[in-house]
Amino acid sequence: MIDSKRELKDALKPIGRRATHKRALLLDLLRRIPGHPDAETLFIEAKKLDPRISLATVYRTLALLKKTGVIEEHLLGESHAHFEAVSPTPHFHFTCLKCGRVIEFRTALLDRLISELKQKNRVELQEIQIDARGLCARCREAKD
Amino acid sequence: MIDSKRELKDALKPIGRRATHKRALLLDLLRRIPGHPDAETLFIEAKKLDPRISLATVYRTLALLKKTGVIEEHLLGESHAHFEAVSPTPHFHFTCLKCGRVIEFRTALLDRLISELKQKNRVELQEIQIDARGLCARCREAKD
DNA sequence: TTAGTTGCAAACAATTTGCACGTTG
DNA sequence: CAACGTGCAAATTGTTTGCAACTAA
Repeated sequence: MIDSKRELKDALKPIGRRATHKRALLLDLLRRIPGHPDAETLFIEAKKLDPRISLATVYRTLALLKKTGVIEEHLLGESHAHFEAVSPTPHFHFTCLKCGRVIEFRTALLDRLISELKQKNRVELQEIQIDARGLCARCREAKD
Repeated sequence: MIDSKRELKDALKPIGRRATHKRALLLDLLRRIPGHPDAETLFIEAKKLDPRISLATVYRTLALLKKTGVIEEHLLGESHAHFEAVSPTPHFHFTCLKCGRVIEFRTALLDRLISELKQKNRVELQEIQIDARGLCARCREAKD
């Protein structure tokens, strides 16, 4: 959390935003909570550490962290968003529509696809969202 | 539209749903409207052809068409969904956050990525969403 | 004829916002 | 101390739903 604060300060200062206690707390949670929590889950967890935090702050912080690029937003087949601290190895998610399990899929093709996009269209990529849905191997076999 | 109706009939009959006038009209619009209309846009266009259609029907129809696989849903960086008739050549979208332009990006890597996902994890893929955002070449140069 | 479909308006869920007060640099 | 951050509750947005009337097969 100390680390998160220092790091946040460096990331937020240039854009005139502050590294507050609550922001560091949320970034920390995002890095410690396994999986891909949604805003509500983060809110509940954050309240355990700081009971005075509000859901509005969670949303505002998520938007800010996303803008600075330290977290990503994912749509895992539900009507609300999920979040994840960016990982050093790029990957995407496959969500089983039956059991809800999320598989993280890593492949070199992803980097190649991204660099091809950048190169061919000369775009500045700020965000790419890849989310797949279907049936996992287990649920697929368990015919019902 | 006659064609859409025949085609719809074949697609919907097996699941006990009907090929109605309004459904054919909406599918037709999705195939004729350039770009990636959202529900509201489709509603406005549909009303020109059938003033008695409701927004609820648009949403219900979009969900149904998506389920049968004839259309796709995309998240282009706005808070609402956009739709598109499935195209024979798979592609994904890059939306410029400044001018709003949408670039369709086709690459063989996409098919390879999908088949690798299926093969390695033995999943049944029902839906994959790839949406990228950033600055297009033009807006990138036009520094402001 | 009978199940599926639609319009309408109300309900909903997720997220955003205005404002007065608190906090950071 | 000036600018930014926060809690609270209300507002907004996009989408879904219950129900009575309608229509396709």
